[in-house]
Amino acid sequence: MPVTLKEVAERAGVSRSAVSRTFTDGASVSDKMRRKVEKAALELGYSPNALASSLTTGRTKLIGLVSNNFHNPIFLQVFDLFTRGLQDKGLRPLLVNLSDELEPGNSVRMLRQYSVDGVVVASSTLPPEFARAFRDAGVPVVHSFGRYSSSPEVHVVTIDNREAGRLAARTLVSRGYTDVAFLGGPETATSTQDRYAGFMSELALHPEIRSSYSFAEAYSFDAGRREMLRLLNLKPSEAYFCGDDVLSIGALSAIADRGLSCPGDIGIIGLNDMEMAGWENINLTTIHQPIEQIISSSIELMLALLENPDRYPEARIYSCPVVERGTLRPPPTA
Amino acid sequence: MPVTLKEVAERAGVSRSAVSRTFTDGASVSDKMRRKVEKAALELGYSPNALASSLTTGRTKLIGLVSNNFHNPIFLQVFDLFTRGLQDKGLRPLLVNLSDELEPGNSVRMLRQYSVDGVVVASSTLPPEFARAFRDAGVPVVHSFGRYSSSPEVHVVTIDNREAGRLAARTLVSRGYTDVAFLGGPETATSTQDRYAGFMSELALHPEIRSSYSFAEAYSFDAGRREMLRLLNLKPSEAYFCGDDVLSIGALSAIADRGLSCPGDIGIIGLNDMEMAGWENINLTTIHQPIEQIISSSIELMLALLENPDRYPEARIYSCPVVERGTLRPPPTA
DNA sequence: ATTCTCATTGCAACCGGTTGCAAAAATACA
DNA sequence: TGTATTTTTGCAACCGGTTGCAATGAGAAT
Repeated sequence: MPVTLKEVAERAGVSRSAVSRTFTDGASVSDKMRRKVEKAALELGYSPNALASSLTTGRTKLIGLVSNNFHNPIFLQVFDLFTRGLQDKGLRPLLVNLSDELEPGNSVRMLRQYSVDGVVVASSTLPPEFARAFRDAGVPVVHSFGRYSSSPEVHVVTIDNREAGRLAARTLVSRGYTDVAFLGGPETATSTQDRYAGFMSELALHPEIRSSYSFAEAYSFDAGRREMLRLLNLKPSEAYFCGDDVLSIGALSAIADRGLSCPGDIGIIGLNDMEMAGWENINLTTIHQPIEQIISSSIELMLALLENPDRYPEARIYSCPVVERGTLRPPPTA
Repeated sequence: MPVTLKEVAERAGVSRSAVSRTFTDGASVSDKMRRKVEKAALELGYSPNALASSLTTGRTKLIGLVSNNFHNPIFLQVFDLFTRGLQDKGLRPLLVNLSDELEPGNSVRMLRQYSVDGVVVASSTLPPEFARAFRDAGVPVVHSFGRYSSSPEVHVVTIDNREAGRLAARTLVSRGYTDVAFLGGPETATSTQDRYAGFMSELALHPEIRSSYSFAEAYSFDAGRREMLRLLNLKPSEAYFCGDDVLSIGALSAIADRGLSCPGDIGIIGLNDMEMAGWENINLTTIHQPIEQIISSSIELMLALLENPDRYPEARIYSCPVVERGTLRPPPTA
């Protein structure tokens, strides 16, 4: 049904190569030829078949975008930025929804069948081994929001989650809280593990401060809400570092339900600085994760990787400032 | 770099056709042959190139998923359900982020270049002409969440937005509100237009009721919040039908900020019944949009369409019940 | 054992393009 | 104007598979 190169060639009375070349930039075609071909192509409504050409060129311009977080609204923004960013560079995102799957095998196989030029793993929960499976299969890969490592095996663009955890702890300590807790996302998520580890390592420097921790089932509003409701039924801490803004906002909702106030009764610090965190009636103090930068850097890195697949693996770490709003009490006046 | 059919054939000492046939189901291969080939394939780590085969078979199993709403969290669920549903059927979603683009030309061209087998337009804002452009280009298309028409030109799976508007109006009237308003999404969105039209047409039956309307800039929390803040500075109505839950929740946040109560001072009814609407501290009365059903039906329809592209266009309409929660005052007791 | 079927296999052409190479055409240089 | 050089063009092979067709082989029927 669609028009092929051959038909255009026949109509223009030229060889197939000539047609191919007018649609390949950098190829040698005279102006006269180009005009003839373009005329015929226009009349026929021809546009080249990207997949057929990929057979010989070895490039599909397809990029696998694999993710497993379809509950955290932050990821809507992530998809928005990734799809737009890739499109702007002439690349096409082939979306893979991992959901509960943990083994990379299927995704690797599938994405190789479709000859993707590269893969972006956009997930803060998957371990580095996941992305490595793509590299091992010879597919250029960037892991965005992944676990930081000082000797990365695959390219990773992310924040230092341990440092974020330490920062949260330091912030709570500086406010004079003496009984604090970590309310994390799923325990299997690398980001949860790292934020937890950082948080606790900083608190270890302050033995006078009591600490505890627990984990929500997912990075979602509901999970945060449920977990905080559970904690409120026990003996809640003075302040919580929630592993993510959605957890924080869920927790705030639980606190409000119980008729408690924040920061009056309980302090909360989140992580991400999602749009909602800035709403006046939420006004969440949180640690900002520079999502735009991480994504644009990931795309840039992917482009470089497509140029040179053997590029030495690098970790790009972005820093995370605290955004002061209204869910922590002010520092004690000296 | 990846292993090809030819290499497998050589290793197994058979013809290329034989290898192809063992990987094509329905083809005629003896058990002995199959075993030989599978052994060789396994040893070499072969998996067939889906794009190469698409050249001859004419099917890529690629489905274009085009959307333009990357701000409404409901769409995260939409993407989740679509990608999972398509994957389960062996199809691969090629995501297209329309953003501000209104013309279908580019998307059509791009998706045809990638020889997608079909296209799902997932958008409540794009006009039917958008989807029609795909049909006109010979690409099977399903418009999910699109505008309902009694003589559809393309397949559409959706709700009757006009009826939803009428239902909202009837509900407000039944609660005894006498000064009501429509707070819609962007005025250019078909869903906004239809909900508005339905709302007003029902109110026309009650000339004693005062009505007004206005539009938020987008289907997003922030836009709803901003618009409600603006309205509160003027003379607000008794109750609002917000064109969407995110607008409602934004509006609720504005109302709370002003120290007003809902439903005490102002009533709100939303549309969608997103997860957050059920939170205790939001507890939004809203009109339920059956997203799961719409999406699974869309996928099912797409599969049928791939079987028979000339299937007669149909509109599948799902009904929308009111979900009673706590943001409207109860009906006046008789 | 012979003939007839029918399943299996390989050959070769094809899907829609790209590209190295050599011939042809255009341009530069003398 | 003739020759050297460069650009443009077409041929044909190739990318990684699929498939119609005819040849082969195995089993069934006689």
